[in-house]
Amino acid sequence: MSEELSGNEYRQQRIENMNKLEEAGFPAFGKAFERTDRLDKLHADFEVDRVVKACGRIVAIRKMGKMAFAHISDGSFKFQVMVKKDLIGDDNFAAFKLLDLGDFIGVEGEMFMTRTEEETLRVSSWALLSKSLLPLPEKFHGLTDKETRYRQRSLDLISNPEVMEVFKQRTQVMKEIRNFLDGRGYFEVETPMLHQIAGGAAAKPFMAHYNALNTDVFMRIAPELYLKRLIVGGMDRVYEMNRNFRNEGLDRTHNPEFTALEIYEAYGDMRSMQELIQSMFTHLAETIFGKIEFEWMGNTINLTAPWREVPYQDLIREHLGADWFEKSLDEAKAKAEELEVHVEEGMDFKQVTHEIYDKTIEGTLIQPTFITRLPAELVPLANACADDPELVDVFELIIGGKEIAPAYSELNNPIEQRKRFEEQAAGDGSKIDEEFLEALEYGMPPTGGMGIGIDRLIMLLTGSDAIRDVILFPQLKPRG
RNA sequence: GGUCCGGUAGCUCAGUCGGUAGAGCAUUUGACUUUUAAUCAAAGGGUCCUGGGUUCGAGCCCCAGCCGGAUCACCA
Repeated sequence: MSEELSGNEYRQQRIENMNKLEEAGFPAFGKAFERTDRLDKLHADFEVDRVVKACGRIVAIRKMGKMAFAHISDGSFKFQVMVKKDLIGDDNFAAFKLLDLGDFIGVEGEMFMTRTEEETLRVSSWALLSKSLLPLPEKFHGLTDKETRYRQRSLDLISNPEVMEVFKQRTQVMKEIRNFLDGRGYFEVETPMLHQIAGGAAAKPFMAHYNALNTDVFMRIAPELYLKRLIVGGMDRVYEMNRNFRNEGLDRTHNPEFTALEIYEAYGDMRSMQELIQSMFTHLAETIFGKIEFEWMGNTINLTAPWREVPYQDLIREHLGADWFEKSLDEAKAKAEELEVHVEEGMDFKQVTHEIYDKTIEGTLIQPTFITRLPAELVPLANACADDPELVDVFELIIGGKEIAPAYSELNNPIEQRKRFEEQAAGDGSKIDEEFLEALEYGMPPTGGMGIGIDRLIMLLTGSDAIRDVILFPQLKPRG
């Protein structure tokens, strides 16, 4: 890298400029600067003749014979400054003309309005705060190459203000989620990222080695089992919003590390979660974005509550015919073939049905929809519906044709839980989380639980089509 | 993993039939005291993703690979 850089003509020129500036009494690095305020605040409090100190990165500069204009930006706002030779003197003006795009400067001066009615700072003195040695992307088209944008997010943030805006909104949303949940008496906790057993979901984990104990550990795939142990312990409303790690594919809606919000509420069930998520999403939409309709992946999504709720089997009948569940396995397979849905040899009727749902129905549910009363086989960790042991008391929230959040009336029967773990572990006892099961045996109250993919929620709210646009440093292949 | 598209100057892109590598911005030099994609004049700047092959000659055609994007499949 260093050889590559040293051969760069632009860098050489900037180093020469830096040396000239240092000779002129403008050291290139290492000085702090006390500003009156951030640029957005100076703009908000604009007042002609007010004397202020401001600083930022030069993002545009127009040098003329005896004066110069520049725009500086500090991430909050872009403000114009004007330098005149007769105001700051020949030497200071000559030095100013050695500045390059990307340099950080601090200026002092009075505010005024130009002929073209732009708020501007008339500079009486200036200081170099930090030299930029590499050229920034072009000012007009900016940086559009996706690979460079993801690999060099610094440059992306500098040249694409809308990217900065998305990440500011991301942080606002996460703060407001905490605010909302705290206000309802939920307690935020942090549970381990390093797990002895990767439980709480069915996904491939990342592995690491812990030297001191000479044992392998897993990066967590979900915090679920620890959060339930806290419910057992008497924390009756808990949530955790943090990273999960899954050792799987990488695409437009998947990053190997992603942010999940998991919420558990003792004495509640899937109904309390349903109320919670509707209130939370509409609250976020209104307080942060001031709207209830969002454009996402080519659809207009209206978050106005209450959202549609439909039992899984009704939804199937709606799409596949009222007599669907009277059909034979062969008839179901024939229908799958007709719909170009691939089914495996050994699949039973429920699996074929779900395959058809997955491929042809889920994607059509654009407006927020709760799918309830799923077949028990599909959801191993939930309580059965009171009126039908074949179905479980859960919902899947679908928005824009994508799964956004599942919620369960959590299974709290330790004997049943052990049975399901044993089936899942298929004879490998080391995969069973005995500490969790023991906790359950002391008794877990009836509990509602929910998981929300925060990155996908941010995608929806900011109109982003790719998860990489809402994660600052997404995973990419190493540069060959 | 399959298919399709892309990778050319710091950035954004063009490149005809296979025949000396192009533009705008940026950079350098000069002019310029209200500009704002400043303007005007001139100049410099290239591992055409990498490696092979075909050819008198390859940015362009062929083969293999790397990276990215889209899409499908797989996986939850």
